[in-house]
Amino acid sequence: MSKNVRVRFAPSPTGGLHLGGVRTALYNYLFAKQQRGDFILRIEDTDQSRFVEGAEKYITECLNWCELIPDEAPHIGGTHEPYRQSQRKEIYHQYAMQLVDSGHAYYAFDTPEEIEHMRGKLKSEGKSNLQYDHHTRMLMNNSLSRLPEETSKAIDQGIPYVIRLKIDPDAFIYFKDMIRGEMTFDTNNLDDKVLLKADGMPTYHLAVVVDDYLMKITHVFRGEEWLPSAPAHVMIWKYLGWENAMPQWVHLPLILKPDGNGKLSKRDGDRLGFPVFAMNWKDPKTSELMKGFKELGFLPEAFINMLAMLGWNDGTEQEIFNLEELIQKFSIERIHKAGAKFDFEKAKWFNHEWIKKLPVSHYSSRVAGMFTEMGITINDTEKFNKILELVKDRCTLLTGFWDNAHYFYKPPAEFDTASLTGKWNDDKKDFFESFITLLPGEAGWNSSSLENIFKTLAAEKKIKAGELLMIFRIILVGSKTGPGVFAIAEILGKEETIKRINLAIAQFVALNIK
RNA sequence: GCCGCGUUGGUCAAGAGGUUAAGACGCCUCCCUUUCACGGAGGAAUCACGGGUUCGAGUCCCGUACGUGGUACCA
Repeated sequence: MSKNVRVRFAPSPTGGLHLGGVRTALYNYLFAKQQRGDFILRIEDTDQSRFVEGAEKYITECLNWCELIPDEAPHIGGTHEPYRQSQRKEIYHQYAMQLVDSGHAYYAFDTPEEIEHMRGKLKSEGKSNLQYDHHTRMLMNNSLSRLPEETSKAIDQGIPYVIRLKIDPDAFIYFKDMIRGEMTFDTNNLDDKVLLKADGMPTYHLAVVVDDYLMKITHVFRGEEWLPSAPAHVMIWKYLGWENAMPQWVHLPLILKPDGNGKLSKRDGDRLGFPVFAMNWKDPKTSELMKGFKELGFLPEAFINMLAMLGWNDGTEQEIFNLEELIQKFSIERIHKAGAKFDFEKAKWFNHEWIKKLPVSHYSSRVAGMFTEMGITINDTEKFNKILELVKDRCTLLTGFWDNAHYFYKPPAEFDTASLTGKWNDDKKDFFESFITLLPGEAGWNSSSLENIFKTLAAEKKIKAGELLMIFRIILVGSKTGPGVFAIAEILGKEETIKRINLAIAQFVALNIK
């Protein structure tokens, strides 16, 4: 019988959730759901100095927006509570002590200055390895270099200390990464990582291992930036005697900046003009607002789809997947090894595809909200949806609906007069004045009958329909782009259409367009 | 510096020794549409380099280059 799959997404609440974070959460989620396992949200808040108010709430809101709902989480609960590491302090302390007792960890009393001094000294001696490790530890101030009595005395006196992992030299650590295969590390290159900080909090290294063990995590999906410390984690699993329960490692490739160097960071969004956060994030300390994909007009379906494809594909030509399909088809074997540069153009393409694919009713209330913000209240949902349906092909972002449909709710404020020059004359004016007298009653008000009347009249007046069509469009919309004119007029209604024709004629005359 | 990881068009990528090296985004041309978009048809553009192994290498091995991550009492 195979173990029940349990995975965790373990962000630290230090700010907004960016692309890479959401993708890690997504891959965790997809794998868990595919294997009918559990997806756990654990908050890694062991660094009190970096704690940011509201970040945890923001993270859960992002996951909700993306529909990546955890089975266990701080706000949901679960059988392995608590899910915030800051509330598990004693647990880590207990295991740190176990490591000390078994000789795999030790007390270290060095101040940051002393460590700095050691590094400086090593450097001046031309050493390239400046680590606190088996080479240097006997030279430092710790329970290994001191007599036991001295150590207990220092502890009793309340001298601050950390607990460090004691890495045994001259050995190799082997482990398998599900993306990269067999990994080998020489323990001589590993340092004695701090396990427990002077403030009593664990470092990430101790906390992940302890929690992954206690929470029965079977697969660890995390960014590739963790690969160099993975051997230390494996050592902790061993030293704690849990080697048989060790999870499978899945180190995900990084999401890189579009323009070359480095992993995508929060700053790149501003610099290159695209969001890196899932949703708007306002830093409580600086009040700085970082834009989010959601507010920019992304659909969660598109956001997730785009992220899933950044580093994974199912081997076919299919690119558009919904969550359900992703759950079915996701496979660790098909995750790429190399990092991927983020491409905002492609991200927008995914959104466009989803806008076209989904029924407008799926997002019309969100779009209506945007109209409200622009000062137009939508009362008639049916009509609104009809409008959205008419223009959705030309909207890449949800915010694009405003640009492409606002004219249905207010007459054009200005006209594309440049396109009118040379086209507008008294004959055309006469045509539109005649046209409005021919408009049918409400019952016959539809685009095809309108088109009929329009073209018959044009033939009678011996004017080319093409030129009239363009003018008609400018009259109704203000510009020469958009869906079919008669479809626009149909939605506008008879009164509004007549009103706009009169208004435009008056304007054209006033502006003396020829 | 040291230690890892990686490298197929500008970008995302298929490819598991024998292919005319898919497809998508973006770009360009044309068609459709009396507009724009959608849709359709085309086009330009790629295996980082050097050595092996092999009858044969984008695919395997070794080097080099480049990129990237780590090197914290941050995660």
